[in-house]
Amino acid sequence: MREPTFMILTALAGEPLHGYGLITEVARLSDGRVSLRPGTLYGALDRLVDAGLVAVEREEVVDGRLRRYYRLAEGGADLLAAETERMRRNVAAATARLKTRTHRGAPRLSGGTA
Amino acid sequence: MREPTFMILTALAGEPLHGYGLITEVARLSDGRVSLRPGTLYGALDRLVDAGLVAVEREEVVDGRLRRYYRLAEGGADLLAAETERMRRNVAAATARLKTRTHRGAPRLSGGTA
DNA sequence: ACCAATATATCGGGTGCCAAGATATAGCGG
DNA sequence: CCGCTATATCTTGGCACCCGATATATTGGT
Repeated sequence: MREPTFMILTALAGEPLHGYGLITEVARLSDGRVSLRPGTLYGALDRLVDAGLVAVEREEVVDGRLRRYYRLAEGGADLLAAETERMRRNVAAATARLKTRTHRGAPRLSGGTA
Repeated sequence: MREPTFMILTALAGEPLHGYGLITEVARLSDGRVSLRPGTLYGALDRLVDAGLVAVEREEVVDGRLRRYYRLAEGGADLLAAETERMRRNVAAATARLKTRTHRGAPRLSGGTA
């Protein structure tokens, strides 16, 4: 799973949101790192609804503007949890490898200077 | 960055490896979660070398078979560290949101039980 | 003789993301 | 009144990246 999709599921794990609300919420919870574009968002939502990972909660009309609220389905929460755990392990592996590197010059291998 | 590329950089953060060695090392350090395919691997390596993130360390011929060793360039290590930190934050955000969810039924919103 | 493992390379196809722009309403400043 | 910004959704075209499959070549086991 790619980052935009991951952040959409994460945002919906908190509460149901409509598309535009997702754009602002994802920007907020990522401290501005992830800026969702319309083409990405609505494409992803269609895909996620199609896969049964996200469902349309309800639709509202406010000031003549449609708001379509999406909620995380059970399968979506399970997938997000699995994906989070997978990433956690990858992060742990990368962190461990990066720590073994000397911070100046090449990494010391088993032989050392012997 | 996608998972195969992330794991390639992670594997190379430990020590220089040749292509086939990367396939086995990535499988090992991911406990079998990531199975690198040739098409993915060599395409990614070409791309990473082209971007200056990975460099060809040396070439050996063992038993008539070529081994081309790749090492992580400075830019690659920096990128891997940045990407790891980014993922760590995403994982933290997702973990926090998932924790707020009641494990049966709908999530409790701001009101709580008050 | 055949198959598995080692080792690299290439091609076709698909997924998912992005840039860009279209559509529509409402409020604010010039 | 006109343009700009914010709110809100939708569509199209293109690209990056990955995957499956296949090709090539050597060594060793059965």
